Amino acid sequence: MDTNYPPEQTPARRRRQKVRDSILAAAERVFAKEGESGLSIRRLAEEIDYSPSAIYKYFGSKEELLDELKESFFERLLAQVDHVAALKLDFHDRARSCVTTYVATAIERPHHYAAAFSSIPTLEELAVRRRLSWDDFITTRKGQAFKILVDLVLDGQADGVFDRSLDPLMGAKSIWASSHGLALLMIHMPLLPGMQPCDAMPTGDFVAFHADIVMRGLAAPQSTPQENGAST
Amino acid sequence: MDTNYPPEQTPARRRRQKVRDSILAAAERVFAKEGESGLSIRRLAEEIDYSPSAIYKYFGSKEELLDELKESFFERLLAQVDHVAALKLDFHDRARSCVTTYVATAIERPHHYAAAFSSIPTLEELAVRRRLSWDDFITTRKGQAFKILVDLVLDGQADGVFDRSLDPLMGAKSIWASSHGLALLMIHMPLLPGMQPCDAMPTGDFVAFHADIVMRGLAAPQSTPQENGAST
DNA sequence: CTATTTTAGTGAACAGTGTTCACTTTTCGA
DNA sequence: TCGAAAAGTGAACACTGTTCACTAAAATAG
Repeated sequence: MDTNYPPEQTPARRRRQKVRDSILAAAERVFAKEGESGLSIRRLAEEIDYSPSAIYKYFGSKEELLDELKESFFERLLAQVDHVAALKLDFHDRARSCVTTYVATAIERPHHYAAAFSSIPTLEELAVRRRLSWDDFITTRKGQAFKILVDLVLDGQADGVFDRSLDPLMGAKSIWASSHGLALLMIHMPLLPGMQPCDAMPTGDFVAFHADIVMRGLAAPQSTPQENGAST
Repeated sequence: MDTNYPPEQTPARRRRQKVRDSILAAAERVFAKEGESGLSIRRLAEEIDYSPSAIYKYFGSKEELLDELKESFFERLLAQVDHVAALKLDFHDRARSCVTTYVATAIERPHHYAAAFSSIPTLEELAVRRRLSWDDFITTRKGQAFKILVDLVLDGQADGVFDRSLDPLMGAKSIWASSHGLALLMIHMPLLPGMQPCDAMPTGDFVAFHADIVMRGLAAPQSTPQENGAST
């Protein structure tokens, strides 16, 4: 039973698409506010004034519906980071912007971001992924995200800002881990101490602080003449 | 309805404790293998050969039971890190060990670790936490964990290894974010590229690599002491 | 030792969940 | 216009956490 049809524009198709979109919109609305626990098929049906079973004419399962929410969020996250990654900026600013944009977009929709990384793969899923080539991997959303970071590290190494002896893949993984961790820490444990004592610094700037720490961790060993990054 | 009684050792109490422990043991067993989705009250009851409603004589709700699982796991995590943090080692080794131990213990029980950081606080919960003083905070499990990191940063600054101009609270938060992110990345997205090309390095060593990157990010500026922080 | 009260434990039920399926109604294409 | 396909529905199934009246057993008091 396929719920996706070949793209051909007829009135029927448009109507169908409209209903489908309204389901997604309602799901988005509820999920953003209350997360997965508040999102039930029956509630969704009530919101769009259809019967619960109608939803199954548009989505194979609740999981499929949720996957589409997560996917489109992750697409947005990716687009945001991709955008700033392509800006013509001083490398330090560009790298920092990638991290801060990633974290900002993540904590903007906490439930989405947390849900996008919530599934623990089984052994079988791992076996499948293990067979994935690099070329196939970077067609994945998360593969694309990873590639942005790898390219960023390569740029940094080319600029002499990052240590050239580092494996770019590892560097990318380190950056991702650090950003991912900060995003999740701010989502699940906001207001950890860190700015209360010297509270002149609002929350957002801690992200930049953290980003700088991460960058410094990958920096080339001293003594390159053109150091001195930060602006006014 | 209280399920915890004042501590007084009678045969009845011991029997009761035994049943309670067997419930927790079964829960632990199931949860470690299949996570929250595999853990139902009815299944638990079946495993220990009691009726489902019997469990409610020992735990107020499923959430209470799960909280106890998470709590005891986090206690173990804390103990492990606390142990290596107290070792008399070269500071670099000690700091690295804290991170690697943290991550290793986390990914040892993926479901536990992920679940321990899975709840997104509501606005009311945030209001409550905001009223928490530092002294009260460090009586919390997570507060204790945070304190270990703060002390670690302070030690590093005293040793001259870490930048003295850094706010220790922020440094601690950075370390936690980086470690937390790595642990979760390895749990939810293991076998990200990063060691396949140069696969001489097994998984565990990437953790050490990452830990070193993090430490270097906090390092004191070396030969050229001219460096501006985030705070101008 | 008996009588009473407290506790352990149970089965049936309730409200909620995701999902299916036979069924009717509407719509579309030939 | 007629038949096929799709849209939409209500009732049901199997599951979930949880409650509650109830029995049986143990602890406690007189």
